[in-house]
Amino acid sequence: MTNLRKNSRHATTVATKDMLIGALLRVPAEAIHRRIIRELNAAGFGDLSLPHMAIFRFPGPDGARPVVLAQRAGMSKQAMNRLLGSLEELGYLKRSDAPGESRARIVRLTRRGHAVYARAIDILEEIEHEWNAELGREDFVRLKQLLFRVWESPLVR
Amino acid sequence: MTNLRKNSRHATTVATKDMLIGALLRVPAEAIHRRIIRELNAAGFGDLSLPHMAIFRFPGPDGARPVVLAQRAGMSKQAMNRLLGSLEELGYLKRSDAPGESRARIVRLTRRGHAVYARAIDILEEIEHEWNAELGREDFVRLKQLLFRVWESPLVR
DNA sequence: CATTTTAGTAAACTACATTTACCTTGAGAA
DNA sequence: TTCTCAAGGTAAATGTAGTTTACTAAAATG
Repeated sequence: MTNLRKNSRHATTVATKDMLIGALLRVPAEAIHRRIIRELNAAGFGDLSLPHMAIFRFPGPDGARPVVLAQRAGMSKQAMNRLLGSLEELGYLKRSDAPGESRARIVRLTRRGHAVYARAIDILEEIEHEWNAELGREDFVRLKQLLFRVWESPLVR
Repeated sequence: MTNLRKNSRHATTVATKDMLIGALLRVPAEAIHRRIIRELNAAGFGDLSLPHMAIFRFPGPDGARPVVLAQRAGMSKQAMNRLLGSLEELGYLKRSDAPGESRARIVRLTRRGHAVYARAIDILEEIEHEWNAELGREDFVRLKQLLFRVWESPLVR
């Protein structure tokens, strides 16, 4: 038991080799997700709920069509449409007819909607700054580059 | 617009610098999550639903107490208890009284429950194999090590 | 011009999580 | 000891959010 490391999150000891890529990605991803919601709620956007976040995910909903947002979020277009309706009521966006295709609609962020998106990016950049300080600039850049290579690859299709 | 890269997932072009750590972690984490559920369902565990997965997450439920599983999954103990009840009905685990503390209970995986967990690990290792092939062994190990440093750090608390 | 596919919408249904509430046990204070 | 309170577990009610089913209109296809 010499190569085991202490872990404050669980009662047991956990070895590096036991950590598979699933947990290694999921844990920080969820931590970031929770933090963004929490800070957004604290920053004057208290009427935003967790499912709303699916819409503001990179690269954001502005100019997109509902169907595209639905598949981006991995949900049905009906569910997405409800979310969009909710956000429209709350004044974060509006849906208007798309010029050209008369059956299609297009999502446009309002000023308040843009403010949310900008704030989310601010929070993310603050998080990146912290990671930078913890890992060191060189390793943090390396981490992002490696993740970007994954993102580009067929692995995540 | 010279440093922009094409992206098949979105209709727009996306630059590396625009990708923040949130999306870089979330996208592959979700892809892995979906794949595990899909392959588990196809591997004879069709009665497992998405929320059930919260229980089988690393390091697994065997020997743990419900309350610990609840905080690990970030949900209320009541919600966790329902999930456990559901999985117990399906024959994946059983809850028995913990020896010593008579108010506490302890979760034990059944043979079938252990089979699910083992299968999930197999799938993850298959995924790691693919990532290994795509990134190269050296870079893949580097990625895991960097993520493990994040996992150890106060960043994800 | 007829058929099929796609975008959008709405209602019914279902799943699942939180809230509220209660029981029991263990720990600590009085 | 005895009282009080915190913690683990459980259950029912409530609320939210998702899929399913169903429909309309427009574009694409033949």
